[in-house]
Amino acid sequence: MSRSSSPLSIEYVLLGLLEQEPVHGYDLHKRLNSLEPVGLVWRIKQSQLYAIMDRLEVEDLVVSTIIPGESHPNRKQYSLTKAGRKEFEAWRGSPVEHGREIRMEFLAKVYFTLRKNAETTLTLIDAQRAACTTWIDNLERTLSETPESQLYKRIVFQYRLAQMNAIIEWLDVVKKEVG
Amino acid sequence: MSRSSSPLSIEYVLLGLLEQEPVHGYDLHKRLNSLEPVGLVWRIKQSQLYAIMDRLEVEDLVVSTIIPGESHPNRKQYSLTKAGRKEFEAWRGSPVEHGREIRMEFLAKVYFTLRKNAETTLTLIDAQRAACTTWIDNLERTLSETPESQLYKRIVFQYRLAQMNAIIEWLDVVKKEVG
DNA sequence: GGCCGCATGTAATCTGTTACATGATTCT
DNA sequence: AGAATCATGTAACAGATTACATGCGGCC
Repeated sequence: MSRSSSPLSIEYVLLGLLEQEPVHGYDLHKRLNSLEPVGLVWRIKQSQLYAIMDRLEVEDLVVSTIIPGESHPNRKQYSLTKAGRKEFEAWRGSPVEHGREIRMEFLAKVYFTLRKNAETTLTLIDAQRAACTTWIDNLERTLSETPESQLYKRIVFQYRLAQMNAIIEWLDVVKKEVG
Repeated sequence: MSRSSSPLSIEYVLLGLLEQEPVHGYDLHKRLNSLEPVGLVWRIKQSQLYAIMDRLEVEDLVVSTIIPGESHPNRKQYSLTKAGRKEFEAWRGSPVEHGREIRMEFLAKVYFTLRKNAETTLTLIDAQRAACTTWIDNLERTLSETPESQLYKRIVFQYRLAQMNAIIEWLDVVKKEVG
């Protein structure tokens, strides 16, 4: 499963920042690290950003044009390709597949759906909520099947259950605030 | 800050598996991936394990001796050095410094303190609980200072608060079960 | 005869981190 | 005069992932 066919979430965040208008590399970095609130969740080093943009261009998810500078250095302005937009929108609309991905990846999806409209956000939240309740069911079953003699195992599953239940409650609060 | 002066948690887990008796590489891998319940939390590829053990030996945290095999291939048996044991014990006794480290690193510490005795576990839990309440105070303050107009920021902090509160409750449950 | 388990790794590739390079302009 | 900002990167290293290599013994 080579990376070239499926970008990771930081790549999607960068695609998302190009959704509304073309942006150049330096500016992308500034937005992520201070301007846009999604920077609360994702950060990136400047040098890594340039490397990733190169990759995204090779993968035909973005294209760049050089904007000559008068009072500033030349800029390399990126915009989404058709494929890039499609890939981004598919990512944005789908729930994450593991609990550990909620902390960063799901929060990034929420950021971009919110920026679009409330309806998309609510759809995403509902889908994620459904996935979470399935995980909770499995965790509860596993926990009930683990004898008290296996204290550590029970502690681990109790932890995961506690986290997941808190996520459900949080999703419900967010839903109210958004809807 | 070179890695050579401060191993990451997977390294500590490997040190911990050597705490009670010397173990060879293949066996370490088997324990992590199926036998020991800490494998619920940490996994590692076989090839990476051998690479890490090499590093730990260079750093003088473990030493190896070759055990010739009669009906099996030679084994490279690792045991903790004095420095390795000291480093491991210091790690095991101290709480983690970020909420995101609880999921794996703190759970690993709990595993190894539990294997030692209940007292060490309770001390660790208390220390972690104290750290968590500090984080919660900060999060609550930040949240209250974030105006309702900044919906996304509030959602992020509400998420972190919800997770942290669930962790506190879980720590209290664990405390009861252990003590 | 072929596969699984035992036990060690190496090699290639990818990704991320840290530090450095360049050169213009604007701020203090 | 010196520092910060704008804007691009390169180079070197560290780490993880994937795949492959080797060779023996026991089981079906």
